[in-house]
Amino acid sequence: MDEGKPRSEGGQLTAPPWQRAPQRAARRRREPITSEAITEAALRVLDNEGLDGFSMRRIAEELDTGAASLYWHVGSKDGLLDLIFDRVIGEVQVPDPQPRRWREQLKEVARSLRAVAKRHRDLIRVSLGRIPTGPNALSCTERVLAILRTGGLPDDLAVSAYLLLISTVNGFTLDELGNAGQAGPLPPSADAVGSYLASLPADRFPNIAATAEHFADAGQDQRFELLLDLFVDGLAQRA
Amino acid sequence: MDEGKPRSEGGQLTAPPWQRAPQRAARRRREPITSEAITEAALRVLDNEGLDGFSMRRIAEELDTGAASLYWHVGSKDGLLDLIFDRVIGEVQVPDPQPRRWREQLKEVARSLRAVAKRHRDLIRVSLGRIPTGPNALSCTERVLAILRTGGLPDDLAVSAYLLLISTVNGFTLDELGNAGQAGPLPPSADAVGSYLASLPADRFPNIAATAEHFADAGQDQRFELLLDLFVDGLAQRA
DNA sequence: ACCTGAACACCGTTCAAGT
DNA sequence: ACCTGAACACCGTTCAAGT
Repeated sequence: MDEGKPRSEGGQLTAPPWQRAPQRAARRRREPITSEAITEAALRVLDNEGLDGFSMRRIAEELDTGAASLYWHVGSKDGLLDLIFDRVIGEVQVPDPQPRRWREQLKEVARSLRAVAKRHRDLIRVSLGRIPTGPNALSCTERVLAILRTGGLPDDLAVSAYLLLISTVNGFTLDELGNAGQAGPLPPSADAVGSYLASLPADRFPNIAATAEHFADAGQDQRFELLLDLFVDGLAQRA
Repeated sequence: MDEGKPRSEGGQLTAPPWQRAPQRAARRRREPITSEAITEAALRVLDNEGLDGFSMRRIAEELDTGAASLYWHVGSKDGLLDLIFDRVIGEVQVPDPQPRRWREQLKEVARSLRAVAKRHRDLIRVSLGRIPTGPNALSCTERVLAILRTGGLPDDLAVSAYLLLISTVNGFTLDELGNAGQAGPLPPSADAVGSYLASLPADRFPNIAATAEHFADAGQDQRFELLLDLFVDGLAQRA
């Protein structure tokens, strides 16, 4: 919660060619809405109301306007989600590289990624289709690559390691968060699932019956560390 | 494409307590709609039109009715997605356990999982919130656990391995499929991203600039195998 | 340059009414 | 038992019109 605001790395970057919002410049009269203000309001709505409650009308309400007014600044709902996404990636902490500690540093990044995802429960679903090319995303990529390359990984392995780290952590967290912001029926906890599994006929599902107790939610942190160990140890072996 | 229809393991299972659709029984007059027919039609719409085009009205049209008619059979759009989800899990192939080959067999399951996900490009997003408790999902869990346990993994590690396998493969595939069914601006290919990365100022992003070529899409299969190797080797070491 | 209200073409779901 | 049409309360986005 106190872990900070997005960092930013200096000047302007040209946006990738396929996404350039109808972003006009400057403002003039009295306190006009900025796209930053919209982004913050939208993130607030996303965190509080979930993805289901996330509508342009709802965000506009937060800013005391109508939905139509937002379109002058952000182009589309999807473009707004891009902005939020990069804003939040800025919260991921990537340490400066210490070559002898690259394994531990990679794990730190992974833990930070998971923590940020849990802090903004619904954003991870938003991140799915998006190829991260915002300024904060680029800076994150750059800095993780720095850790891996100064750690001694060859370039192709460093890139694979980075991409796999992201997708792996995302997969884990997605699974962990379950149907967070979803409406649906009351979200069954992992423990409820555990006892449902335990209730199945043991003759037809002997292996499930024998292991049902281990499906409980308790082991999540441990499971995450196991995943990181598998990943990083294997990487080190191949470096 | 010819890899088969859902399997099913014998009799009826009571659904988990939190999801029981207002499913009534039997039919009588002339060719009434069944929930199976709705499921198939819905899967067809999902595969052809994507998640964006997936609306109750569109599915009803496929069956020459109005949207309201579907509600007698499936309860809600979300319940329908549950049905589709389990229907497709049935396509995942899990071999009978051969204790000496458990490592290779686990990889086979992972590859099948990825293949199925790619065959139904948008279903993976559907799977996210869902805790898989349908008959096909249970059978899949049971059979993978069988492989792991006869392979010699202790129960807690077997469960962790299973859960991590699923979330890891899902994470990878999610990343790989990108914003498949999304509307959005023209989906930038991984190669387009590669050349965008290559165009960045090398003084500010030296590590990205040095490795941009490796971000290309080409290495996906190889990257997937690397992931499986890391995962399975590490598991074997801990067994 | 910035904002607005009203409208367009959609949604999921409910419900009274039909057969 | 099964199906229907019409309605309710929403969407994202556009656009002419205002300041």
